[in-house]
Amino acid sequence: MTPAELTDAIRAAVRAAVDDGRLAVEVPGDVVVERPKRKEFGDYATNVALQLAKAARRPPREVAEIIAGYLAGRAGIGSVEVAGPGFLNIRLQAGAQGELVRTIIEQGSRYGNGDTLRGQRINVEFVSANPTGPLHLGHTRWAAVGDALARVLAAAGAEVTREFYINDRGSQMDKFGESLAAAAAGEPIPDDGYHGDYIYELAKEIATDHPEFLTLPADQRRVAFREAGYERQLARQRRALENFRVHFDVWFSERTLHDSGAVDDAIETLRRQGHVFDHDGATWLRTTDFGDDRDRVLIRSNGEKTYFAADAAYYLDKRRRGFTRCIYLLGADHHGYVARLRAIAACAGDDPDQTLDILIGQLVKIVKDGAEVRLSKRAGEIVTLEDFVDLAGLDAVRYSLARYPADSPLVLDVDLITRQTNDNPVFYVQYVAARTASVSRHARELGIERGPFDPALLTHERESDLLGSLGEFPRVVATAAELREPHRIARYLEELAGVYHRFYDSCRILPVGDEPVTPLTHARLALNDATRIVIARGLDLLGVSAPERM
RNA sequence: GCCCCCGUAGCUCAGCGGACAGAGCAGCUGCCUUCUAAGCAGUCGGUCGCAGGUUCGAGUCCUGCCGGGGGCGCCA
Repeated sequence: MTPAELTDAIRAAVRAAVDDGRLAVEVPGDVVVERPKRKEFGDYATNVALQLAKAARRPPREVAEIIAGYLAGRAGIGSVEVAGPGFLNIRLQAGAQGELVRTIIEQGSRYGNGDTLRGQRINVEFVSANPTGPLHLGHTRWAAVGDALARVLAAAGAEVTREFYINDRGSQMDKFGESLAAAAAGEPIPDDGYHGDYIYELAKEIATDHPEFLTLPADQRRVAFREAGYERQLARQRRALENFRVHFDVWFSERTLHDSGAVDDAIETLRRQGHVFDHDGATWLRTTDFGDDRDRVLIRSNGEKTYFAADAAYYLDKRRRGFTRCIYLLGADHHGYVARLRAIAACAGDDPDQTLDILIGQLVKIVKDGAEVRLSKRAGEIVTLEDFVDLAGLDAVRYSLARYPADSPLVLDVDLITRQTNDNPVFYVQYVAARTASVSRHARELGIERGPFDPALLTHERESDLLGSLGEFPRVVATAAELREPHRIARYLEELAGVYHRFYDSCRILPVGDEPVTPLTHARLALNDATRIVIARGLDLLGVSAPERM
């Protein structure tokens, strides 16, 4: 019996009580069942009576007694008792819990998937770096978190598009071109230009492939270098992200919004909605109508359309492409954008609570040998995605970044996350994957066939604990998706890993020496297989590998 | 000045209003002739920043204060 099935049973019990006129309440859409911390509180506990007490206008314990009466005796339910202020402590029938192993093995890597987000088309925009340099630590965090979030949303049934917005227009691009042109010509780069080693390398590369660029007049030379640099730098970012196991479905260029007239159309649309006004020669959007602390300029008095105007056009474009929900991952330095992005949605006639999720991520620092790592050989003052992966390894970087909530500031110790001991949660979890695989290999060597098994034999306390943890996985995935918090997957895996290790320690799976293969061997082997499936799937949701050996 | 995030064990941090606040590390004590000891068991460790409020019940929600970080452009 899975927690979801138990939830259904509890709801059915409440419904029966209501039908019999014993309770005057609405049957709740969802019921919280949890694994109590203390053994004597049973396999599962629910606070449903406490929550219904007010509506029923009866004391919680009395409500609990009524529900307990209808719940006891249902299929799979062993015993139900009322405890504390009105909790229902539930014990499952022997064997009912073990059925879960069959479910997991049948469903394989689909186990944990749900349909809570079925029908939603979600656009997840993240990283969105300027194509003027390498990806830095902040981008690396969003790459790990954003991709994990996209995987989790898909597991919850949503149709997900990963999108990268390329800021390929404006003064930063011009400075980039100017810096490259200067570097190629052996001239000093302006102070406010780009200075990392990668600029010189890139400039040299371009000059080698296109020596004719150097003969162009200065302004054309800057444009030529800008365009060639853009193409190459973007390709590098894309390659770095693909190597990081992050694949974007859409690379969206800011320029195309301007070139296609989408920005003008957007301004026109917003004007029709009545939120655009002219003042001091500029064109503004009255975002203060929707909670922004000041109005925002769409077209500057010099005729130039602002970045904000492109943001508005971009949002409208996403909606036109059919996305029901747009998720933005932004760095903390962009938190000022939240109010204005919401205002754009509201000005366009949407309800921002329904169509937008803006996740603000705090900064990341990495520390090695007790000191902050700040310098990169490639990029000067910044540490790049590639530097970090070189330093710590792909799995360690992805896992370490994805295991914290995005909005908590993060200090990662490189020595810690690369250590191959259980100091390091990545290895602690991956070790379970390797251990389960090792047991599986060993079973094959002993010629033990997989086949029917009796789940009722899984009665050891550690087996029961493991079944309980495995059963929680679908709800963890659903919650992580609903709250946009992929780190919950990592925390769950760490918990599951501990429970498995304790099971492994107490419950010998395979025969020792001349011992015979017993029905318990088959049952435990199936439990081991089920654990492998869940650990591997959980790691996959984080973009981390589940090694066969370590 | 206004806005956002954070404040939980010595450290890094979990904790969707529920039962005696959790994990890992660090410290101390044990466990490998058996499926991976990259593991397990035990022990030590807390005014959940402070003060009010809402609630049957608050680390969790609300208000104020204190401390730390970040942000506030006709920049991108």
